[in-house]
Amino acid sequence: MSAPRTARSRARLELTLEIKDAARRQLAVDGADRLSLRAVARELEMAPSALYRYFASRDDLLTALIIDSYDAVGDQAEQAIVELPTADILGHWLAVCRAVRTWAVDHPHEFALIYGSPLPGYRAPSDTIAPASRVYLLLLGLVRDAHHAGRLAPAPGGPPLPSALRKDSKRMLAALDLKGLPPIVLTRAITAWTQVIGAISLELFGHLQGGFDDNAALFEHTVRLMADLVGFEHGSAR
Amino acid sequence: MSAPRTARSRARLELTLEIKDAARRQLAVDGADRLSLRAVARELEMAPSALYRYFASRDDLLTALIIDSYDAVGDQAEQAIVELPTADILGHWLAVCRAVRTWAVDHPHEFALIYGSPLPGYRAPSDTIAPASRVYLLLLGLVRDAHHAGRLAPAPGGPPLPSALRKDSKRMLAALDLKGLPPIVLTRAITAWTQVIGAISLELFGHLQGGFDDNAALFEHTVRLMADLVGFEHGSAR
DNA sequence: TGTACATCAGTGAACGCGCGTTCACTGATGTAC
DNA sequence: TGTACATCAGTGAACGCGCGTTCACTGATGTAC
Repeated sequence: MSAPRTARSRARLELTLEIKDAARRQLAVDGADRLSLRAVARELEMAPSALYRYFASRDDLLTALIIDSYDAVGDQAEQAIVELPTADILGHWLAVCRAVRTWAVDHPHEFALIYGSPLPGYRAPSDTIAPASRVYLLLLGLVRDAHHAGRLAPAPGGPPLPSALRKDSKRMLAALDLKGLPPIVLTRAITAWTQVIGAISLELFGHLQGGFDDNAALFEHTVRLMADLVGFEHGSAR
Repeated sequence: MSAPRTARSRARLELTLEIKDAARRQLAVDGADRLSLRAVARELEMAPSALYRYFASRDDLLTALIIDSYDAVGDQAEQAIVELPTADILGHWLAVCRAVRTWAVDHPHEFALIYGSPLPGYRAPSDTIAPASRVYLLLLGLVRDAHHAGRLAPAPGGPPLPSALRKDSKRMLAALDLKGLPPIVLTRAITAWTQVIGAISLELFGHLQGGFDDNAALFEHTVRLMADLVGFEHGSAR
């Protein structure tokens, strides 16, 4: 994506952003399923048909919002660790998890857009796959770093990994260029990631009401428990 | 709810069920947000206005579907353990978790209705609270049983429980009439439940695609890991 | 630098559709005497 | 058991609304010579 040369292409880029911003605002009011091109056009004081110069259809606009959301949470997660001391890998892990929750709490409707119920009739194109896996791959990278630094020791206990899961894990690790990692570490990392998304979902979707006063504290505690399970500096840094 | 006496009230009950069934079928096609009274009426070959004899509004119909869904998964969970040997509490725990996933896989749109993104503009009335907590309370009951039988030993390790969370936990345990349980057991149970809902959400909402061949096996493994964390027959029954 | 043409942004009307809810009504069912 | 009245289920028309998308168009911007 190079810098725009002409006034026209500059205006195009700007208006594309404005359309997405207006659509995001609408998301917060009405939810993704009710996102309406006509309402977006109204907010921008344009004719509804004008939007078709920027997005070929409502679904295309949705796709753009989805990709933006994945990228936003991915950016925030990456930003959260750039200034941390390299050696503190557990700190990185915790910071990424916290960043995801913070982003979700600040943008609940965008979180719902990407991790909530799928939209009926909408099929995500393959462009969404790469941005969708950014945070997840970031976490796996931290696991790899810890392992290579000899500072990963999965918590003892728990059931042994059945051979079918072990086989799948090895296949996935190979595909991710993480062949050196023990299979159990992958399944535990998936469990930890599931916990992050599950905890945020329950919180944002209203299932933790009347529970803990401070959901951030509960999240922090759970994330630490999961980090322990995955094996970050197990038994030392606590 | 006593047995209906007259033909009229029998017909009313039957048609109420038919309306909800038709609405559930529509849910699977169009999602909860697009659930349309007119479409339901069309399927039943009635005038749209006729539905207002049965439900005061679209939201009322949605509420009925939500309560039914919570009750359906609650029933299935309770059914899953009635015939199990009483002594095998870990078995009960696993059976409940499996039952929840099985129900969700069989009724993905009803799962999305209760655990997915909230519906824009819809506010759940307080009638939904009791059915919403059934499975969760069932699991906590199992934890209590195991504790009272002296067979609950939370997995060692993991971060210590911060005092604020400890305080909240004690308050919640008191409210649930579970004062005897250690706070850490409540937070771990919540983590386990979060994992159940998180794992099902990721699976049903399409975030595990291209991963493990057998999602049921992955779920089973994770659930066993969580049961271990909560402390069911830790270190003995494996 | 100036002109001729091509490209593009945006308009406004229209198409065909579906929605939730209300209301006056008809006719069947239930109830009280 | 039979009648008179009240209750209720269901109809059909209407209200007022919003939607995505297409299409022929005007006028501004950009480009090639």
